[in-house]
Amino acid sequence: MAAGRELLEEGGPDALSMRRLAGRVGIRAPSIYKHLADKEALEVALIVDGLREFGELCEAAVAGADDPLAALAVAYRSWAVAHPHLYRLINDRPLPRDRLPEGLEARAGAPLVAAAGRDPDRARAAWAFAHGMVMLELTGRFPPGADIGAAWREGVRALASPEAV
Amino acid sequence: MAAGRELLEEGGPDALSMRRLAGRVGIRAPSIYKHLADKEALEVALIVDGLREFGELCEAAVAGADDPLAALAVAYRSWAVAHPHLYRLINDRPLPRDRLPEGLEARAGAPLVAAAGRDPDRARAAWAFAHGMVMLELTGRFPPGADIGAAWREGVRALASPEAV
DNA sequence: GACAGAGGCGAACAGCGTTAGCTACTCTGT
DNA sequence: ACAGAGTAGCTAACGCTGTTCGCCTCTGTC
Repeated sequence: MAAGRELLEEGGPDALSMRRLAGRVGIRAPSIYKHLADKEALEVALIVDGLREFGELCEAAVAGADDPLAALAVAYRSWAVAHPHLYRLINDRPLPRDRLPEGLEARAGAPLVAAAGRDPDRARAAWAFAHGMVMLELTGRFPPGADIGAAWREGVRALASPEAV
Repeated sequence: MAAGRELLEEGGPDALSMRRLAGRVGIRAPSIYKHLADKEALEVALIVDGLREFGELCEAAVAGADDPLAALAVAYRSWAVAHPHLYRLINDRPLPRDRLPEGLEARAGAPLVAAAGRDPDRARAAWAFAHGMVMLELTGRFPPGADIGAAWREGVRALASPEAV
């Protein structure tokens, strides 16, 4: 639902209300329920859309990169800071896995596993680092003078697969 | 406010409502505003309380540890998984810094800087890793078979300060 | 005894997700 | 061509949320 994504990206999670969505598409609130089961269904639709887009960008970044992990890190952060509200919607709650298409999450994570040298623990550590960096940046944790790029380079270098060093 | 913390820790963020808090302390909702300016003031009080407690535990963990970074990692995760809703309340939004006591955040971060060998970029990378690991765990991102401890060890080892290796 | 302040109260407002029940249009089957 | 089904809109309403208003009552002070 393009209108829902607009609401979310323009006004944050508080702006993503069923009534606002209805108003945006020119109908009244209850009529929304003829198209969407409930608000969770709206969020799932946005999550699916965002996760697919995000996964494709990560795949493209890793494919044919000299340093896959560094390229993935840049792509990861770029998308997250460009779509902060959607990134947080995707990551805020435990995913309603039964309402999510099978394999979507695995596909979004595949580039990371590939870039991390196929060690799942290392891949999870790298994912946690990237997610943490993004969340700390999005929630304004880094002080004004902090060199966010340097912290990224530090983490990517430390977590690079041994055979890449 | 102990009652507020109980509400949050027992029932999550949805349970933390002004009306519920009022009911918990035996008064009606509007009377709450004779004691609290608004809901943000309640959240700030919980954040301050939680951040102080969290900071003290981290300080204690680092003090006199053989491997400060590893000890800090254990203490960090332990507190977060023991108080998931409070941890998320502290970290979810940009902090209303003007409503927070001066220096509280800096004090909570001091153990990390100490453990990370005084390199601020490395400290931020380590913080991001720890925060990311906790958030991924709390939001159920790791599949059932994942070895969370191994991922922690991987990250802590990779991000340990060079002089500690 | 008058007065101020603190701390309770009910009523109310706007906004939220959601449901029930009604209506109107459009498509399909005979 | 007409009946029936399904689609998609509507209003009204419920219970919940944070919050404000005005009122009342108690308590301490001069």
